[in-house]
Amino acid sequence: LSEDKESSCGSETSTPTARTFDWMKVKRNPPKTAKVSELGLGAPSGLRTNFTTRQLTELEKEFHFNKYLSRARRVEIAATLELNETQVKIWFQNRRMKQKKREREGGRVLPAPPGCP
Amino acid sequence: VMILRSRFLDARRKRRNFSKQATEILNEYFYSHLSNPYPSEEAKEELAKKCSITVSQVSNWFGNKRIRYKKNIGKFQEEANLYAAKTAVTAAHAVAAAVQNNQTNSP
DNA sequence: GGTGCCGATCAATCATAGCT
DNA sequence: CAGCTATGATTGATCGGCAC
Repeated sequence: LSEDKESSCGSETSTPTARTFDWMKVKRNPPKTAKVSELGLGAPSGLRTNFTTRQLTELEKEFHFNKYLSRARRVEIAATLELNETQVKIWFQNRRMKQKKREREGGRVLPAPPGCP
Repeated sequence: VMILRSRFLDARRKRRNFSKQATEILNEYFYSHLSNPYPSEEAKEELAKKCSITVSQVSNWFGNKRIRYKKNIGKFQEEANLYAAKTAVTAAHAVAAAVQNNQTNSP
């Protein structure tokens, strides 16, 4: 069990504790969500796109059919739902992780849908 | 934007705060590893067991904690000092015990 | 030389709990 | 009770690694 050196502290030491470490400075590049292709539809780059209920429903439906997408299918889905291929790809990746997470720990009693209290 | 989305699909969000003790354990770990508050999978499992919550909940807690801490370090200063002091006391006790142990064994 | 996937994480947001 | 903050969960998208 070694020790942590410091990493960087640009500031003063008015307080003995609570220095500034690198993880506190981590900043992520804003999403480069380009749009489909045509008009400036979709999301003005830099924003987290909000998927519509329709899009989510279709994606979910497709997911139950195939956990993985082929290139062709992805293009199809993306066109139908007016999303990037990347967005569709990412959605499936996240969906798979979510699925795995559920199986891993959620694999427990799923009782009591009916009467609760 | 279809403000009617949840109601049923989001009902799962019946959140319940963690026990005071669980939060205590999580904060202790967080502030005693402030230089790198990224518990390993094993550490998460141990924390989960001690706190009686799931590993995912531990991950969520650390994720939220890290983001919110760096978002406003000043707001957590008091809390940081509190737990720093707590671990310091623990360390002091350990040292004291070690010293005593040494003295009794030396002669 | 890319491309996709995984695992972990981020960052913004949601919806609620709980205090004043 | 309203208004506010604190907090757990969700999720689109990122980062680093690895395989192909």
